[in-house]
Formats: sequence, C-alpha cells, structure tokens
Amino acid sequence: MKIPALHQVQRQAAPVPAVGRQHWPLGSKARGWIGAVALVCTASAAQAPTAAPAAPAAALLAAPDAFAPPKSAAAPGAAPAPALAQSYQRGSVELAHYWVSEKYDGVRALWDGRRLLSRQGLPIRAPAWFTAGWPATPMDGELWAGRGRFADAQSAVAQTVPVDTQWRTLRYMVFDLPAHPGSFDQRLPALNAHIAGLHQPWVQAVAQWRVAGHDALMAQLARYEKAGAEGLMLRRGDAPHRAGRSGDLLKVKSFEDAEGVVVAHLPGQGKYAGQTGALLVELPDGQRLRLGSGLTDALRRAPPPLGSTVTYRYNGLHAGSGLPRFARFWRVRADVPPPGAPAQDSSKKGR
DNA sequence: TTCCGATAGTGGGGTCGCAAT
DNA sequence: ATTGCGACCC
DNA sequence: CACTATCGGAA
Repeated sequence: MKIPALHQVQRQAAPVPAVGRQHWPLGSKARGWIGAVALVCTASAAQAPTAAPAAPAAALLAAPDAFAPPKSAAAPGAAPAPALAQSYQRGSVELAHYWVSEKYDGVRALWDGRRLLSRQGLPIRAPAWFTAGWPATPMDGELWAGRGRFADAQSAVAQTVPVDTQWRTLRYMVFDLPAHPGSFDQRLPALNAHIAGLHQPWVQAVAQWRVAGHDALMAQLARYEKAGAEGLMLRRGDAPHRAGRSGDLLKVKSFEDAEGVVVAHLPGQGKYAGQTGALLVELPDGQRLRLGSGLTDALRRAPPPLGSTVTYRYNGLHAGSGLPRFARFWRVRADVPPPGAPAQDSSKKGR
C-alpha cells in the first residue's frame, strides 16, 4: 500500500566523515566546495539524452570562485558542506513559491570549475571527453544512467579507470549554479542558457516547472513514480543558493510498508555494543532483511522477541536482488503475538 | 517557550578494489 | 578462484 | 540512503 509521503517525523543527520579512504576511484579528499542541492530533478518522462533545453542568451554568470565556504574553511581539506533536501510535508510550505522537477536517482556530482567532485568532496574520475570544454562556472547535478538504473551510474563512478562504454550511458543532469548570487528564479534561466551553450547531449539542464497546489503535486508524484522516477524535488524560487539544510530544497517521495518476522537479533557496534544493532527479519517470500535504522535506543536494549512480526518502511526495490531499498524499522505488529504468547486470537485478520 | 538546523553516531544493500584465504 | 573487508554510492 | 539522540540558536 503506497502512502503519499507526508507525515513522518523527520530529522535528518549528517554523513560521517570516515577518514581513511581506500582506493576507490574517487581519489583523495578534496577541498572545500560549495554546497548545493542534493539530488535531482527534471523533466518529463523522456529519457533521451538528446535535446538540451534551449534557452535565450543570458549572462554566463559569475565568478568562478564564489564558492561560499559555509564556515570559514577556506583551507584545503575542509569538509564539504553540500546542501541537503528536507522532506516535503503537506501544508508545510507555500507551493506557489516553488519549482518542481524530477528527482534523479544517480550519483551526485559537483563541477567546481575544474573537476567533478562527489558528495563527500572526492574527485570523480570521468573520461576527459566527458568534461571537455566545460567552463569554470561551478555546476551542481546528478550523474544519471536512466530511471531504474542507479546501479549503472554507481558502477561507472566506482571504476578506478573510467570505462567509456559505461560513461557513454551517463548524463550529467544539472540543477543549479552554486556560485550564482541570485535567487533560483534568476539562476534557472542562467543555467539553461549555460547548458545550451555547451552543446553536449550528455549534459542537460534539469527541467523545472510550477505546480498549482498539494493535490496537483501528489498527482504528479504518482505519475512520475509510476513511470519509474524516484520522486520529485521542490526548489524555492526566491531563495539564493545556500549550503546546508533548509526548506529551500525539498524532496517528495512516497514509501511503502511491509512486514517480516524477526528471526535473529544482530549485535550492535560502537555505542550499541552488547545491544541489538539490527533485527534480522524473514520476508514472506523467504528472503531475509536486516533492519537497523529506525530502532530506538530502548528497542535496542529490549528488542522484539524472535517470532515477532514487525512492520518496516522502504522506498522501492533494489533492481538486482528485489530487496526493499532504504528499509527501516517502523513498529511492532502488536496484534500478532510472538510464539510463546497466550491466545489472543489474531489468526489472520486481513489488512 | 518552541522549533529548526547542525552534529555525532548508529544501521541497510550495492559496487568496487585490495588483502587474505 | 573464492572470500572477506573497508570505503564509497544511495 | 534511512534513522535516533543532542544541543545551541533562531523563531
């Protein structure tokens, strides 16, 4: 049963630094960059790389440097501070102020004017031809292989040596110009003109449009998701680019609920050592899934007993295994007592 | 006062590359 | 050749 | 990506 996306508490968190890095294609840590939006956006249902949105001439914009280090951090090695999206909630914002676009499921990539950087600021090894001729103007976008093909984009970016056959299937879907000082209303036309000037089919400006209201937004979300899109993004038109989280950038995704039976309590790490780190649950089809995210400290100390039926939420399925993506514990099915419990009649009640 | 945004720290599957087996 | 692991993507 | 749990400052 699909549920619109609304409600849900929310509270995000930041990624962990994780030092050490190993040889994965993205080399060493890079310097501070800008922050920009998080994922996404674009257009209709088409996926053809061709047709870059044409746009009238326009200023190319600003200084290449303009990277606004969130804090001081002008020094090399500074941690990146990309802007991340919050979740859209009905009534939380005035939709008339926002632009809507498709949320592309790919690998985030920021062009700092010289090279592509990952979300953590690591250089992305793209073939020379891919970025040939790109201007010094910073761009923020998503390396995308098409709907339902996140794995392809992930694989391409993970190669120590770029493989042309893989990169030829990628597109750089650009959704913002981080260094442009204006509001998104102003950045958008500049972005379109900018991309149009490149004349590279694999570089596209993400299509942005307005929406009448909540109901229309939900209707669009349903259409896009049905067509394979990951969701939609909302950008506040009158807001200047800003690093960090804020209501200026929102994501709209729907999630689903499903159930499984707890078959084991997996040990936790770090501050949860000695407690339950995750629940190993068996799904109706026999596949097993680990549920760690979503558990409260109390539940980690006293987890649902083996045999309990628990509900989890997720967003779509992994293309390869079919396992739920981004699964997180939601709650225990209280009406389905675990093994030892005395009768309470609840044999089946449909639902 | 409440609430928002930033931090710190846990957890998942998938992918790659290196080390150990 | 297979497995395990860390580190990164989401 | 998902989430919980805190904390300080803005609203």
